[in-house]
Amino acid sequence: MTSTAGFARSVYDVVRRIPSGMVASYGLVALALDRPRDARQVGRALFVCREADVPCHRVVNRNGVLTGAWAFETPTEQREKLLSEGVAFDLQGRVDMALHCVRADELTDP
DNA sequence: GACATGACGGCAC
DNA sequence: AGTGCCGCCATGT
Repeated sequence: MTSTAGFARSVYDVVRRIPSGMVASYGLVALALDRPRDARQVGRALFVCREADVPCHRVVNRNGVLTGAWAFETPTEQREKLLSEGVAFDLQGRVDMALHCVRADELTDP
């Protein structure tokens, strides 16, 4: 019970801390939870996420690719939201991680 | 209970 | 810099 459901809750808690205009990789979220090997489970947790207060569109993979765009209502929803928050994309349609990747200590509660 | 899959990541080539 | 392969772990069949 607390294994997966609790994990998912922790994931949502971390994702909620991602500032507008910034993004985080799945691995970074997992790292913030002290589980560097559970990046895939982060994705799965977001897949089952139904809470609107969780900015799951700010979570991308380590390459800045919107691998989970298909999980949104429309394939372009994630990109549109990020664009409206000021996130810049490169010519290959990837997020500029050097500029928009949030730092790990921004996700962990000090 | 074993096998295949996946919103991933790191490392080798 | 891009591509490929393997490792991790929970789920579904």
